[in-house]
Formats: sequence, C-alpha cells, structure tokens
Amino acid sequence: MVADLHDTIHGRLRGVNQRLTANRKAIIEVLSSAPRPLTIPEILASGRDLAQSSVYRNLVVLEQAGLVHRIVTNDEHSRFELAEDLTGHHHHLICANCGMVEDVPASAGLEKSVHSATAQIARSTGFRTQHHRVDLVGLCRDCG
Amino acid sequence: MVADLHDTIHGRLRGVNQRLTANRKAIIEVLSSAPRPLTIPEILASGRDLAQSSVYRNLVVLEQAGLVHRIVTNDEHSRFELAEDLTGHHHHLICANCGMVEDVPASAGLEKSVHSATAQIARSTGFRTQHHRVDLVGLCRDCG
DNA sequence: CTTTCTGCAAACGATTTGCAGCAGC
DNA sequence: GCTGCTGCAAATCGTTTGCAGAAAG
Repeated sequence: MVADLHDTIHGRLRGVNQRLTANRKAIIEVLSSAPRPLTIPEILASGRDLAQSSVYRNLVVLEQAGLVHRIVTNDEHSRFELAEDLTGHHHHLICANCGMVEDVPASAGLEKSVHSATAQIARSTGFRTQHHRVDLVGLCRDCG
Repeated sequence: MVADLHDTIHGRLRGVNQRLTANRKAIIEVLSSAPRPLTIPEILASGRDLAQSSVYRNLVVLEQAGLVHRIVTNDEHSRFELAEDLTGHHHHLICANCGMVEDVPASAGLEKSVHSATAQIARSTGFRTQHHRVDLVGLCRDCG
C-alpha cells in the first residue's frame, strides 16, 4: 500500500470520527489487491484471520467514510471494492450464469452520453444525480 | 390487463412448464399497474390477499419465465417490475436517501453509446452482453 | 486514561422450504 | 385424475448486535 493511500484512508476515517485499526487496514489491502469486487466470504478467506462480525462492521464504517463501495447483485452476497476515486471510475461485467463480477474501465464516449442524459433528467424531473452505475449483464468467457 | 398481454404471460409460463394461476395473474396485475418497481411487502399490501410464501415462489417462477425482472438495491428488500419487453426499455433513478426507485425512459443517444461500448468489450474481453442496466443514484426531488 | 474496536455467540429478519390439501388443465 | 400450486408454519442463512476484554490515540 502506498503512503498517500494510507494518508487518505486515515484522513477519511478521521472525518467520520473513526480510528485507523489493523483490521481496517487489512480489509483495504485485501480489496486493493483484488482485480474485482469481493464478497465477504472471499475477504474472510484471504488469510488475514479476520472475525466475520468485524468485517461486516468495518465495511459499514469504510463505506460511510467513502473508502469502500458496496455492490449488490442478485447473487447471495454483497460485493465490496475500493471507492472509485481511489481506483478510477469503471463499470461492471456481471455473469448471469456464475455470478462473477469484473471491472471494466469506462469509455469516454459512454461517460459523455451518461452525463448528458443525467443533465436532461435533472431538468425534467428534479432528480439530482450523484453518481451512476452501468452494468453489462451477460455471459463471461468461461460460461459463454 | 389487455388480452395480448394475457396471452404472452400464458405462453411464457407454458414455455417453462408452469401453469397460469390466479396468484400469478394477480401479481402481474399489481406490477403492471405500478409506475415503479415494487417490493414484496408492497405487493402483499396491494389488497389481493396473497400469501407471502406464494409471492416469493411465484416471483421466482415469473422471473424464470422472463415476465418479471428483479432489481436488487442497497435497500432491505428486492424490487420487482414487469420485464422490459413488456413495458419498454428504461433505466432507474435511485434515491440514496429514501430508497425510492423510479423508471425513466432510455434516451436514444445513451443507448447507442452503451451498445457501442458493449461491442468494444465483446471484442476485447469475450464477454457476451445480454442486456445492460444504467442506474442514476442521487437525491430525489423530495430528499434533495 | 478514555473511548472505540474486537471477537464470540446469540439474535434478527428476509427468504426458502416441508407438507397436506386445493386447483389447473 | 394427475401434477403442480397454495398457505401455513418451521427452517435457513446472510447479516446485525450485546457484551466483556483489548487496542487506538
């Protein structure tokens, strides 16, 4: 984990009056070294000897601190990844067969279209968009 | 409920070897008369005297038949709506504060961008997209 | 030193399931 | 009439919570 990431984490936790603990560091490290969002069983299986309840509690805290983002799919477990401002904006490929979730970078053209659609919706409905989510659902290479 | 919708429902249920029952008709009617995806408590509260377990079971069947689509949010309950080929393609506005979900029609420009991004991803990753989901998360008029 | 976090185990609550009787076709 | 659906109540399982001791600041 690079130093400035460490500082960012510490700062954001302080921002919501939370401490930087060994467990929280460990969770962030596990997430930051994964190429895709992880479920809680996957985090528990990462060999860091974390208690299940602590992982659940800490993910709530990290989410409130804006460090971690929760992705809910039709799968049995929620998935977690580092917040986009730490990793870069991306979208998700979701396999309808095996539940796999993979990150893909957002293309500039698509982003532009989404933003103009967002602006249009704000005008017509008063909805104030904070962020968006684009998921492509289909079959991954293994299941296709 | 119009006649051809009724026939479509009957046909798709037959397609997965399922019967068209009074409960299933009732659920479809409730969903088709709502302007937004409904939770199971909302469906149960619709005054049609449905048993909770039957609603859960039938929504699974209707989803497999391709008649109903399940939306999972961070909210405590899943939400259900009629399949898009019965209602028209649309996206969702999700209120980060109160959990409300509202339908918005998909703009042509945005769709075009999503499709070209999809094609690009198929070429580079082998992922075969079946459909996509665009959610705008922010504050609804009431919570903003 | 004080406050917050941790781990354990028990509680919670949305969803699923077993079973006996009823309904679609 | 046979097969599959329904409703009830009990079971399941991901997630949350109470509590006493350990760690952050």
